[in-house]
Amino acid sequence: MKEKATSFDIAHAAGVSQSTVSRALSNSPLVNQETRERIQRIAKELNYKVDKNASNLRKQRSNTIALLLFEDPTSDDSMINPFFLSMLGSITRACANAGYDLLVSFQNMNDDWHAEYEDSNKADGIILLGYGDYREYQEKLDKLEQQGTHFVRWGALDEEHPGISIGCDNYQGGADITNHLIELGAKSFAFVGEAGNQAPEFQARFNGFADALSKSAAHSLGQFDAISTEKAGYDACEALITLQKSANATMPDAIVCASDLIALGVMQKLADEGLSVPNDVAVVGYDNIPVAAYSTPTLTTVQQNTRKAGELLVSTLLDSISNKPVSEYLMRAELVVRQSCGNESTVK
Amino acid sequence: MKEKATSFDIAHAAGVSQSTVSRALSNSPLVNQETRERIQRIAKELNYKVDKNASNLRKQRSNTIALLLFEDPTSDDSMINPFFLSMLGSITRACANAGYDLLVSFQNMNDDWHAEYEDSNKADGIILLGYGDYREYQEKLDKLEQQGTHFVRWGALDEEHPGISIGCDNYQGGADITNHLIELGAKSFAFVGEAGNQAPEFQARFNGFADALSKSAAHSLGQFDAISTEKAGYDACEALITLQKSANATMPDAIVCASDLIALGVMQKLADEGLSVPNDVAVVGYDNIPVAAYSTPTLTTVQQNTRKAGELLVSTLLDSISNKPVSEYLMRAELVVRQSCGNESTVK
DNA sequence: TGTATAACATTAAGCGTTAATGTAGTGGTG
DNA sequence: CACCACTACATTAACGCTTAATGTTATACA
Repeated sequence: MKEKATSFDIAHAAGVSQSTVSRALSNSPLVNQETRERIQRIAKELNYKVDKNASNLRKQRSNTIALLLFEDPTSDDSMINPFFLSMLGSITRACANAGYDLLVSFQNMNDDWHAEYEDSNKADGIILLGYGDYREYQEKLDKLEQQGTHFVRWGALDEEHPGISIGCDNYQGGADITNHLIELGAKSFAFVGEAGNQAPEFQARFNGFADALSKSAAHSLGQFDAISTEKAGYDACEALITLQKSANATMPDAIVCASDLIALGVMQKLADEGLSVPNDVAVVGYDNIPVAAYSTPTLTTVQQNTRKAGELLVSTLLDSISNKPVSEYLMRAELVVRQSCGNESTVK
Repeated sequence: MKEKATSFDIAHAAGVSQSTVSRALSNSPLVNQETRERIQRIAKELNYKVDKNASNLRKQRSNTIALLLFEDPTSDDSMINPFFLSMLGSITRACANAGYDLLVSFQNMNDDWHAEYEDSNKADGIILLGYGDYREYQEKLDKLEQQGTHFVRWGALDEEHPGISIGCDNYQGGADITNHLIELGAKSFAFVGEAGNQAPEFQARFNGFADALSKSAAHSLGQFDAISTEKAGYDACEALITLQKSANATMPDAIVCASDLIALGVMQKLADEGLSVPNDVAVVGYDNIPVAAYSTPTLTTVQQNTRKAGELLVSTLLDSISNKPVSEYLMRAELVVRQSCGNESTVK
């Protein structure tokens, strides 16, 4: 393995100065077309590549974006929330299309994660992706803002806090799917999923759910906490069943879950109890993870357009980096009707 | 937003030379403990972060690994193969644990992807991840090797070609799952999945399948090409059914699929034909993607330990970067028995 | 012939680090 | 007390690139 070629080497080989090489490789019009091509050819032959560290140092810019993924702290370590993976895919693509490299990193919300990517000039900007309560981390967001770090976050719009966010309308999604169930004739409901400050997304979904009910003749039997895992869904459903039995009451017509994973757990528990979905109880989820199309019954859910989301996150961040005006954006959530809601006409 | 602080600024603030700052921040014993702590405190106050570009330029090392993901060229653009996503997750973690940053990039096999990450000093090494025929790309691998690029690839061990690989024993996995079906009493088989040079993984699985059969009283009705998508599985199953009907022959007892996605497509087609899995035909897949636990029936499959794989890929690459001796590694594949093989005793 | 202009090429000054080398001060030793 | 070793810093030279300022040459025109 020979030494890596530098621009001096190819300057020497081409019989020009090193700065001309730099110009030629960046296609500067200040260098004669022919010379430019000749230099580029030689560079290719010698397998020369511009040293990014030197180049970035000089330019004070890295053409790299950092993606910080915050996980549900309780999620199984070996398995990432499918929704985020899908986002990751679309962000990766969007970055590549924009000519940016992508640095990916998993973080715990508790880490000292205002992370040094931009501070240390490794990245020009940061995308924050994760469920959870950004409010708790306001201090950190403030610090990012203070330092002039460019960042966008996925999640609820939030006027009160620094930073710009791209999100999907969780309230509307929660309302839409609830209304769909109401139209199908459900009268009594339950909601499974945390609805506290820790989970603003879930809370918005819950609010949509609650408001939809209040505008109808239907009613809620209650809300049951669950983080976004199957196990939590299973357990919450158990709690629901126990509660209803102890009150000598019937099961609700429909259970609205704050995520697909929760819904899968709920359906599991219902199956274990010998209850049929959707005949005895309708169940719906949120996220449209790949599994949703394959569960039994297939899961009616709400889809967030991850492709568009990724593109928006990246383009917004890039605008912000180049100091263009940027604005927040709330995407519409889309209903995906399958079997678990009891809408027979659309059974796949 | 004020200017970003440099080491000179904090040198000034601390009343020492700039190089002492550098030393102090890297905890060099060449600087007095007290001075060191004082400097570190000041650096924190001024929110100083070492500029990675400058540091990397100087050190000629980036503490960054690049991950190149090669997709099935035909896969739906918005949906990445779940197996790779799982690997991505585990690689990300392994990198973080090793104190390395991870640059992620999607590539088409046809791109000019010997990619400039290491050439341009953006990364110290490269992980190649993807199904597919590396042999076709031998030229590129050769080039990587020539340039002294450090890289490891996921996939079949391959003595003939440059580079070191970490993989999972596809032959053994194919044999194991086939033997399991044989033990359950299946006599006639079909294999769905490409078994050509383009897909060495699939071919190894097929070889395991074929050898298992040849050592038993069972026999194969044929092998049907399919790339790793549901649609391909569906179509291949259709071809199988058509063939059997035209020959006035019965369906095989079991269909061994080269991937879970294929198996899902196959089961879909069987369901459309009114055939019951596993009663009429047993079906098994490969990969243990999350959906496999939720399909109807749940899918018996072969699991590759992605966690361990990610760790191995990263640690092997790091060893290679620091010029330690490295060796290839073939992990054992693990059978995951669920319903679709007809092993009633393990029905979940 | 002299000069203005175009069309290039070259020089040199950083970018913010790290590491090799240099130096001043202190304490111990023969 | 001269010498040395050692500590605790400071100085300085790269690392490989970009770019503004400067230099060079050829051509055109008066």
